Parts: sequence; C-alpha cells; structure tokens
Amino acid sequence: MVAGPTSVGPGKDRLRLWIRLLRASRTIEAELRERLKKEFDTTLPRFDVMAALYRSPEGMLMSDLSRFLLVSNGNVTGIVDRLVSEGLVTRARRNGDRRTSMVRLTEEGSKAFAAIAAAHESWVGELLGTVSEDEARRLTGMLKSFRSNWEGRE
Amino acid sequence: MVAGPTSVGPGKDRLRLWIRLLRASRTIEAELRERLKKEFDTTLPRFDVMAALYRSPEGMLMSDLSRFLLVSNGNVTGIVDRLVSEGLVTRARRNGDRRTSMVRLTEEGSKAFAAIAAAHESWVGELLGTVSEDEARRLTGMLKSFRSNWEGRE
DNA sequence: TTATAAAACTTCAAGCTTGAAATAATTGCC
DNA sequence: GGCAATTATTTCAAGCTTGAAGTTTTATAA
Repeated sequence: MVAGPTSVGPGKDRLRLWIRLLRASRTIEAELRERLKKEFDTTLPRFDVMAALYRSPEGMLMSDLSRFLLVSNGNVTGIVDRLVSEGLVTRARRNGDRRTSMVRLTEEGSKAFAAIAAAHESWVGELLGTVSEDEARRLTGMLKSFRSNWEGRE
Repeated sequence: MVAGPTSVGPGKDRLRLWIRLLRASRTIEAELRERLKKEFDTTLPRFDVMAALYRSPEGMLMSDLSRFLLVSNGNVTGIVDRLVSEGLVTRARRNGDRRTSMVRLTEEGSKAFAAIAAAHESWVGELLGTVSEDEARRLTGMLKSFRSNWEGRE
C-alpha cells in the first residue's frame, strides 16, 4: 500500500492519491504514537477510546465505540479492559438491557485525557504546520465530501 | 485519533484535517484489507512488501524494505518469513556482506503480485471514484508538498 | 408459551506492530 | 593485528487487530 504505480494511464491518479494519503497518515500516526508513548505512557487506541468517551459524558456502549472508532467489537473489549485496569474508565452493567454495558471515563480518566488532548492538538498543529490554514480547510472539504459519498453508497 | 475537536479556535483547522485524513485512510484501508483477504487470501502488509519488491527486481535488503515501508525492522522479519514459507519470496545471504540478505520475489510471487495489483488498482479507482480526477491531482499535490516539507525538517 | 432469531458482548487464534535487547559481521582506529 | 563502535538483522514481550465462534440476554412470532 505504500509503493507507487510505475506506469501512467487512467485510474493512476486515484492510485497515486491513495498512496500519498496512506503515507501521510502513516507518517503522522507513527510520530503521534511515539510521542504518546514517550510523554504520557499511553497508546493511540487508548487515546481514541478516551476521546470518544470524553465527548459523551453519559457514556457509550461497546458497540457504539466500535462503530464510532471503525474497529471491531473484540478489539474494543481488549482496549477497554486495559483502561479499566488503569482506573481511567468504568464499565457498568445496565438494568434495562443486561447484554449491554455503559462505558464512561472516570474522574481520573477525564483529567488525564484533557491533558493528553491538549498536547495532542499542539502536536498535530506542529506536524501539519507546513499545510497552510487555507489549504487545510480545502483538504478537509474534499475529505468531507469523500466521507458523505462513502456513507451514501449502496 | 478519530474523534473530532468540539471547540473552535486557531489550530483547530489542522486538527480537523488530521481527523478527516485518518478516518478516510482507515476506511479505505479496511475495505482493501477485507477484499485482499476474501479474494486473494492475503494481507495488506504482505501486499506492501511484494509491491516494494516488484519495483526492484534486483532485490532489496531488509533494512531497505523497513525504511521504504515505514515500519520497524522486526516487523519486516516476520512478514518476509511468512512470504518465504509461502514460496513467494526468497532471502539470499550475500557474499559481500554476510550480515545482510537480499530479498526477492520468486517467479510465482511475481505472477501472484501482478494479478493482485491489477485488482487492487481497480478497487482503489472504485473506492475513490467520487473524487474527480482533477481533485485527485490537487490533493496529491498538497500531500506531496507535505511530504517534501516533512523530509526536510531538522 | 416457547422455540427461533437477533443483538451485545467476549473469547480466541493468527497475524501485525513496536521498541528494546541480543547476535553476528564489518569498519575504523590505535 | 586487535578492539571498540557501528551496522544489519533477529528475537521477544506486550499490545493492537480482525473475523469467527461462543455466551448471554432480549425480541419475535407461530
């Protein structure tokens, strides 16, 4: 997924775009992962889960998390397990539907997340610093239209 | 890495861009991974390694692969191990420098890759079909300038 | 009611990934 | 030559990831 097309022709422009997109996100992701580990001794998946929960003080179901984060159900189980054992998150069985459990940030988790998120935002600002604000908005617009087209496919 | 910023302010545009970028590449990556598995019983990392080797008939060192694919050394070891056991790749100790080994596609590997790559390219064309050719080129240009700025940082 | 299906999760095996530590070979310096 | 530093690679533990199979609970419908 990282090697480029060697020939030319129709369809190659999209392949080129895909390869660039993937390389850019892998590059940034690797840098963020490394800093999260070094500065906060945490991981990207844990950060993702906490970010989702931070936006939902009322809590989220495991399946909500899975859908929102675009990862599998079993995956979320493991990440939440670890966050629970670190005291950053709670998993509460519900009375209404005993199959589900509501996942929430603890007080400690919420405080920890706020600090990490601030650093994270400034890192992204730094790493994407060479992209002008204007360009950033245009790129975002294109990706947004990609997303809505994607969601509307059969 | 997937949740969005909730507030506004300077720096938020780049954060928004990053989140969109990551969601787009994860979405496409997941789809490609699934199809590679279903149609060819292979994985994205194996495909990546084969793609790199396909461009270098003379072969690549493990460290070349690692650098080119943006993954760790130890990671490449495992993927190449599996490709070797599948008969798609060879690892030849060199006489010049016995620390290194030259990795090459086998005849079979080369044939297999060509078939997969053709499908892969058409999938990407399909999945990015809603991005116009013109937009694709502009986006690629922006990502290219991001890349060269990145490589030129201290 | 009471099977049957559907939904929410968890468990598991296999593979991917990193970073650190270990091996082995080469290079540079005295 | 001999020895320290460097380079190329492998090994390993811990964690991430998926898809499939299993468990428990809820909904459906004859």
